[in-house]
Amino acid sequence: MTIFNRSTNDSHPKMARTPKPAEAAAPPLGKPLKRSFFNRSVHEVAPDLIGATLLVGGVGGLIVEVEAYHHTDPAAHSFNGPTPRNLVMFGPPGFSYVYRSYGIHWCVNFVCEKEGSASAVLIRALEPTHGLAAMRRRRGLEDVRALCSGPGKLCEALGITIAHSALPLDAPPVALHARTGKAEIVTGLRIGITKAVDLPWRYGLKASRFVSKRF
DNA sequence: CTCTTGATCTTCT
DNA sequence: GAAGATCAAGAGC
Repeated sequence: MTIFNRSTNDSHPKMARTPKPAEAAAPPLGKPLKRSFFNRSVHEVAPDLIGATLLVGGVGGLIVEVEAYHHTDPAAHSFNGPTPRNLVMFGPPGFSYVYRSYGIHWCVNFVCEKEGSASAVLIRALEPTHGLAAMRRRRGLEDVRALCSGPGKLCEALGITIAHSALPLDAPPVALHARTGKAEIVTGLRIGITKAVDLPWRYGLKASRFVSKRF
């Protein structure tokens, strides 16, 4: 019986070129982001991260949704000063800050601005491109749109835990690659917070189907 | 589609 | 002791 390549997702007649293994080819990566990328305003970094690729142990995808937090912002974990939990936010830029959310999930941030400014970008959603099989196994799901469409979901898919906090973002197991070309950015109100709810500091890739919630 | 609720536990007051 | 940068499932429309 000749039922070839009858995959359930992303089928496209023009893609029937190479006999491919289980996964579609990942798009080409942009140049690696250095730690210094984060040494500027969190509101410049946040939109520039949209379209970049985040990989942890080679697994990840395109960043399609982030939120910006600054120590002058009542919604930020750093607003009331340093504590054992948020200490890494007060350190140098270009490091990860992972915290436990609602006692159940992990969420990952990238620390920005000069040391002591205590600002960070929360990574909220990815379009999965690398290591789909690993992500599906960790999430126990098939639907590619559900793998990384939320801050807790993407940490589970990428295997991110507290062990990944305070890691440099330009060294293994973490890798970041700049986006190739331009991206249309949309903004909106941040999700799930109860303080400073009117600040439009949520950034997304326009028309992406992989965001946690429509803009 | 929207709305509600339970799960679960660390953090800080 | 209460709140919280969430998620998934279920009810209702």
